[in-house]
Amino acid sequence: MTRGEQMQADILSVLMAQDGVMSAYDIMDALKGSYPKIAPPTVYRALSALTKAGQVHRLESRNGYMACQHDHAEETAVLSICDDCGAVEETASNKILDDLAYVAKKSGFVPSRHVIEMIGTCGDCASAERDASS
Amino acid sequence: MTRGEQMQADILSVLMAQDGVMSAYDIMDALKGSYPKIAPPTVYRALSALTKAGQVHRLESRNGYMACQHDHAEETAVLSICDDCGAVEETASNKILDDLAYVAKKSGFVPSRHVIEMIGTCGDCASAERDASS
DNA sequence: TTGCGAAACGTTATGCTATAACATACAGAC
DNA sequence: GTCTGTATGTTATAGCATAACGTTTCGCAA
Repeated sequence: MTRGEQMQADILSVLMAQDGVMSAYDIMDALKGSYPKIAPPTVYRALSALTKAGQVHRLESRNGYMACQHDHAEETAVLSICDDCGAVEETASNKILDDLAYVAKKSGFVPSRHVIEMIGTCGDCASAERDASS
Repeated sequence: MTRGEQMQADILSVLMAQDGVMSAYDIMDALKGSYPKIAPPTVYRALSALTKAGQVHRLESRNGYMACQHDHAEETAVLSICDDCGAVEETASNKILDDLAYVAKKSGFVPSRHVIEMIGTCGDCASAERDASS
């Protein structure tokens, strides 16, 4: 395992342990134990490789990162982000991808990457709110 | 017209004159003529009101802003962003919204906002590249 | 017309996110 | 061992966004 792969593996395990969204600086802090001298560029370089490989998703609406919950690697994920508890659910939808491909084709657009995020309240928090108000 | 409405109208006209993505600081610079003392919070406050009203879209993957090209106001837009020339095309797709609603419903997620962005190469740039390489 | 109060802007400061540019260290091939 | 490419470390800075509080503006009512 090269140094680069080691760093990426460490970041991935930090993200998987967290089960939620982390900022790049959160990740850096978590790695301070193993890498006392770590600095932002190192984290961003590794995150860039991991997102390109599909092992990590970047949440554009949050400037955050999370481990991929599936093994899809290739497909684009739909990310449902809860404003209340911060939980993120990842869903694969070929249907949406087909729709986007259709939209792109109509105007000759050649997509290289998709961002599909829903911001709102997750099922758990939504039912908790219903209980509280009843 | 209240002060707030005036500021929002001025920002909107700056964005419409630009025909592309602008950062909040780009907008602020453009307003320095009319508002010599303008500072970031003012711009962000107005942008927040405009995005809530659907007159301005925030491009999450770019941390940028653009004037809404349609009159939809309510519907969510699909934004196709060209990496080469920066142009953004806005498309309305109820089909994609239906698909997202279905995804949300399956897990009880209650969405309040959608982010749908395609990053890639626009039709014009794609054909220019083809011409250049032939 | 004067004074009140809400809304919006200004000011200051700061925090978070991200990258540029260059130096250093590591790992594998030879 | 030395060469070479790759990744990390270091330093600095650019870019994005908001907190907290003071000040101005303006409609409205007395």
